[in-house]
Amino acid sequence: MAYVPDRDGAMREVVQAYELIKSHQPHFQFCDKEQGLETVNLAQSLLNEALRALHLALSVLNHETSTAGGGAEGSSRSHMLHLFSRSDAAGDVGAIMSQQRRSKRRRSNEETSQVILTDAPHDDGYIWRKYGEKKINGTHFTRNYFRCSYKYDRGCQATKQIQQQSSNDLPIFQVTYNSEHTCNCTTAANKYIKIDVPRPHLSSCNPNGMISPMADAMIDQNQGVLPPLVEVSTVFFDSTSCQETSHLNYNCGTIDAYIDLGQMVLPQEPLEDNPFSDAELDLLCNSLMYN
DNA sequence: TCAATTTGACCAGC
DNA sequence: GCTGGTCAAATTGA
Repeated sequence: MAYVPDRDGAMREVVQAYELIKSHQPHFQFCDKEQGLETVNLAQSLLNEALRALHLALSVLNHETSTAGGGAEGSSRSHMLHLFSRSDAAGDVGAIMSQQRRSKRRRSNEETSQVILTDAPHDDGYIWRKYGEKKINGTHFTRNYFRCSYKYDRGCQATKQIQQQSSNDLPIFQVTYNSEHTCNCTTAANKYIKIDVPRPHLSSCNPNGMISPMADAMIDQNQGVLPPLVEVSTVFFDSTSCQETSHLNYNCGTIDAYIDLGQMVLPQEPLEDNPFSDAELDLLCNSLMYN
């Protein structure tokens, strides 16, 4: 598991970026006729997106510092839109999981459950029906229980639990998925097309070479969406694992990431040629996830 | 009227 | 006995 070698340094970087963007934001409040309204709107939307991502990153970093004391066991990325399996328990993750291991019923799906932290717990491309709500000991927020809407129609056993983790301006939710969907009812692709502001071009192709509406995510740093020197090339859809694979091309290397249920997952092992800090990778994740 | 949500009760594991 | 997960009747809203 990779860690942030200097957590304070990562936080300083995020804070600096946040302040820098914020200080430049007023310049885009006024429309320059030469630039055109569309360009200004694009710049404004990108700035807002970057601010949102940085705000989320700061919230998570602050949360980690206050709860884990910046301990070495803390997973640097696990609190940022990070998907991991139950068996990946360690550090903070293990503490979260320990609550969920008490009953055999709860453990019955241990091997197939996944936990993510996100600011958009309901936007995962599936249709859910709420079937319960509980006040969990030691938490400020209730836990909500959802099952797949097609449980009876198609026998889909997928369930998920949503628990709010923080009450910041941009609250973070822990979402636990149990059992896999067997209903084939995903509408995940739609979330990438649900765009109401100017967005980088999105299209894609599947392993059969078919062009689909969301492939070829050509997002480059010139548009200000990503940290410098990062470019996202083709997004592939793996029909067997129902995952999209996105190849992130750095100027000095390439890494693979997976987009599942709308969440981007970066490799958990450190990359030898990774030119970015974990904070920058977190920013990258958020920049790519349009919720 | 029907589907979705709410909420108290029940069940099973610890 | 406590706690978390699920059920199902009651309630709500379109």
